Amino acid sequence: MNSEFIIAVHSLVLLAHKPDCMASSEEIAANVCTHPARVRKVLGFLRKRGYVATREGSGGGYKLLKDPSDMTLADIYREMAAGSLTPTWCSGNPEMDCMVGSNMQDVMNSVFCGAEQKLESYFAEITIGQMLSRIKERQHA
Amino acid sequence: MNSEFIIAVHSLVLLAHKPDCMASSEEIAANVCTHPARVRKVLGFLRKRGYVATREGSGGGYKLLKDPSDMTLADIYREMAAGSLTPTWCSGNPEMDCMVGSNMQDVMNSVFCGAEQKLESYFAEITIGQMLSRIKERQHA
DNA sequence: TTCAACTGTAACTGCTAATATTACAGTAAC
DNA sequence: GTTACTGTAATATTAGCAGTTACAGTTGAA
Repeated sequence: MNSEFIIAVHSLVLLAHKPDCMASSEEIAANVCTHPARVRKVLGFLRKRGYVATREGSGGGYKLLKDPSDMTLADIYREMAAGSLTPTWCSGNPEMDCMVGSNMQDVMNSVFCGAEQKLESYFAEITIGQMLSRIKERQHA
Repeated sequence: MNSEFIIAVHSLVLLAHKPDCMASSEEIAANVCTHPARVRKVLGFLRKRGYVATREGSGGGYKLLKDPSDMTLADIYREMAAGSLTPTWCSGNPEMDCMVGSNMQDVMNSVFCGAEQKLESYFAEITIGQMLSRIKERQHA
């Protein structure tokens, strides 16, 4: 899985944990353990999609716009990492003079499309709010 | 997805297509579009797991041992690519003094374990024989 | 009105993982 | 014993990705 998906989910969970709070890319990056520029890139993208609001300038940062229980991992997956299951590498060649070799790419592709759908429907059942709940449970355990 | 998974599946489908036929690593590699040494590595592994028989020396090569309808993609996935969904990169840090940052790795991990199970159960419903059937359908379409 | 603290982006570096390739010892058929 | 294979390890090469730097633009406050 794509690391931008993880950065996005982690950032949203963090923002859900401190509602109404602005968090700067530096704070978030320290929590996620990555570079602030990566956080800005990911959250800048989520801003365009309406998940967060940003404020530039002094005292600025990022803030949740949506309800944590209205954001699923499937939404984030589609935004940040769609198609990441399907391999870049592929075998066979449609020009080939062999039934197996020439059709394998298409068949393999349909297999991975199906897998992608299964994955999305699994992610669709997990919200950012639930992620936060799971973290709280683990904390108190 | 791991390319060795694809090489394994493609090779098995190819062998299923020509039963009782020995195919050399060179023939298979030409069909898969990769290097013979990679095919030997992958099929050598499948030999140890009982999927194929190999014969060294002149006229040697690889041959299917199992019934194509008895081999599922889940079997191959577990052998060749288990855990490939779970990202190597991970956010947060258990040592951190923040509930979210310190528990995120575990929670994220449990999410991906679940995803992996969904993926395996999907692959469990697709056999090598079915892959071959799909290829034949596509050929005649 | 200037300074300080931010975001937005693009460009670049460096690392790591994955694929390709080479090489050669071992083995079997003819 | 020669040819055609597998088995396997070592090495090169490539591509993708995370990390980093840099700087222009924006905002709030002294």
